[in-house]
Amino acid sequence: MRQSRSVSLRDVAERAGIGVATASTVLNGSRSNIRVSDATRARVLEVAREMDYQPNAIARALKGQPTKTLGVLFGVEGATVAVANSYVFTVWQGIIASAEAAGYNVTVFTEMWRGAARSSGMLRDGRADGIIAIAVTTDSDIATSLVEVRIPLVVIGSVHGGGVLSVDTDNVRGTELAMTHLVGLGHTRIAHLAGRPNLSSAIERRVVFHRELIRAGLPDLPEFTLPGSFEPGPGYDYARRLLSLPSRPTAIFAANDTLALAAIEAAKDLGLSVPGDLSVVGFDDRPIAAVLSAGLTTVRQPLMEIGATGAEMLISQLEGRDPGPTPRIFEPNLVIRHSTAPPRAL
Amino acid sequence: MRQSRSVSLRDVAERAGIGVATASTVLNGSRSNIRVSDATRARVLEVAREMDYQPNAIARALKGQPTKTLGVLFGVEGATVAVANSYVFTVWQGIIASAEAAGYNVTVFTEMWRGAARSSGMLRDGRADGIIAIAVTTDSDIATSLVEVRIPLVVIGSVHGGGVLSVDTDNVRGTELAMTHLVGLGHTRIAHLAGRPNLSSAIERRVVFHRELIRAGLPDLPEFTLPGSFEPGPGYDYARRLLSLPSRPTAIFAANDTLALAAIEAAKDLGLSVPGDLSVVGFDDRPIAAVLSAGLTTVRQPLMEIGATGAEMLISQLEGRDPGPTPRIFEPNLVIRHSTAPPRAL
DNA sequence: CATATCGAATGAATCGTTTTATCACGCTGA
DNA sequence: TCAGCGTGATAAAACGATTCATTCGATATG
Repeated sequence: MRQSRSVSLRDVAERAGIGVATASTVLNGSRSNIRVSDATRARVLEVAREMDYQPNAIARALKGQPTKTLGVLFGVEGATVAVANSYVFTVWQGIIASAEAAGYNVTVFTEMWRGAARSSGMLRDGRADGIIAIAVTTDSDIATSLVEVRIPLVVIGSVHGGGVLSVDTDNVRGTELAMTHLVGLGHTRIAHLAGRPNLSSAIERRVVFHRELIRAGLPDLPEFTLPGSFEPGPGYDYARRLLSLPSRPTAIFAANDTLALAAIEAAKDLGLSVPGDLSVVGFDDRPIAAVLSAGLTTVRQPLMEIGATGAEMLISQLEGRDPGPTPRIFEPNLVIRHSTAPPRAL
Repeated sequence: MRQSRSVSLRDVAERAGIGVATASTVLNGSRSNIRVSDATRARVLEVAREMDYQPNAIARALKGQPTKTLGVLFGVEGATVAVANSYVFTVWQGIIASAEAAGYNVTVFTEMWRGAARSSGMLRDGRADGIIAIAVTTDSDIATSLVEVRIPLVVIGSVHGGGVLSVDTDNVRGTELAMTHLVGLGHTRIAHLAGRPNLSSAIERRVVFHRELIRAGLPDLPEFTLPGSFEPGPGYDYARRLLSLPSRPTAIFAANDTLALAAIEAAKDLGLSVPGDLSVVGFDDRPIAAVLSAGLTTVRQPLMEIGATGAEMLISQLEGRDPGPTPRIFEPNLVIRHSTAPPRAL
């Protein structure tokens, strides 16, 4: 049953028989233009330790001191579903790593962004020194509104407004890798399971998919591009529809691994073998892709590194250092496993 | 180039031509014993909206208002490695879910607990209304020290001090399930890959492992119990040593799935087939266990639910409701897949 | 008519720091 | 003796909200 209120700077100062200002000077970085005698300094330090003094971060923050806290915000879903997503999760790991290294804590804003009018408040209330936004939709006003209120921001993914710090994978290159692989294997009937239509990563992959098809002189059938989700449920349904077509594709380029896995599932359920009857390429290289019975061929993006870099850029900005070039684009690479092969008919 | 300082309550009050106290009364829950005329109320509300007023959470917190933030702390590792652990991660998901549902944010303390003397400060500095501690070692002083400074706490896992809220799986029951399964299959030479020796979950599993061996009248060989890690690297080495024994075990009960996977890996590398030459049972049921080529037989614990319950208990306590009984123990269940079979010799 | 009551609104203290501007004091040099 | 100057230390004003205690009229009560 100790004292409930914790010991404050004033308590320390009082006990040390000095003013609170002096105590403050001693206990924080001690501004260089203010002098304190060694005796006083020692005394304050001793009393502080003896009383187990802990500066109140809240009071500090109120005076404008940095909170040493990064905020993480999800663009398309509430935190619950976002965190369950393996893309987000891996990025998240990277963020945590950089934050820990730099001595920052990380707070998750559990509520998803619902437009500046409704949501900007929660970011402006002083909890976090800066924000990392993950999976921002193309129509989101998050970047513009945070820039307007001067909150340091880094976007993971692509972003419209100029001057906003961002980190992303080279989606164009990734898609090229996947398509070149499939085309190289001899596939001519290639379909696409597209991702969320308002996420720029998904858009880029879809656009380049078409471009590559044309460049290879292959038919670009409208019924071979199915939109628009990153989730397994719809993915399965789309894939199933695709594979039930009178003349079905011999290969599928899926906008992420989750969709790829769903496609494999659908193929199995229809009695088609992978890669015998159907080749599948994913995007992301989530951990499960490697351990799958027939490992998934996929475009690997360095998600952890992306997260880590995002956090680093934000921290640099917060601490007045140069955050480096933006957008920062990472190279993907193709990981060839066992879900792709030449088409059987060949 | 808008105003850099955001609009404060005073700005609103000034513009509305009233006192700051009145504005506050209108904008927060409006204490019932204070009245404000409808006209004034309307005016304040309108001005606030018009000026895009956002109450400063920091200032509020300083006055003792709740932060609506849960803190998450890791007991045995820094946040970076903790979060990469699939046990922690699933619990984490549960926490986020409950927090989101209750309108709380969650902050991760990236630095691990390093004893009360060095670490209690960061929890007392007012950032979080309460703390959820994950994977607390038996020798940790976290529970006692937080109770002493009166910070609401929930421990995920088992905890020594009385009266501390906690949530856990019934490790005894889980181990019994695993052992009964192996014994029932006819195994007589059963080994154990033990987990971290200072984590109570690992201790309980090990103790019950021995008890079950004795109860079944089976030999309890000292060289068949290898301590003490939850990590894949050491796990692989231990398993390999186990399987290289002159008379090797026909079954392994691993203290978690990671160790079980490592054991399967080691078996493969030694030319042993699973489950033909070796049966393996894990603990946790992490997602990868299900998709493995030969699915892993394992004791499933409802980690997400555990995390969610922990957060709920904490929130209940914070809001003055009854957090319910403690410790809250969840029932595990055995998921039989394809890593277990009767011993070949039989 | 004096007084109690009530509705509406507010001044000012408070939370725990940081920081600016100021002060007291002893000492040096003129 | 006095101005000037370091040195050490401090009072007090922020920071932005909450809230107790109080005020001020106006109306109701005796």
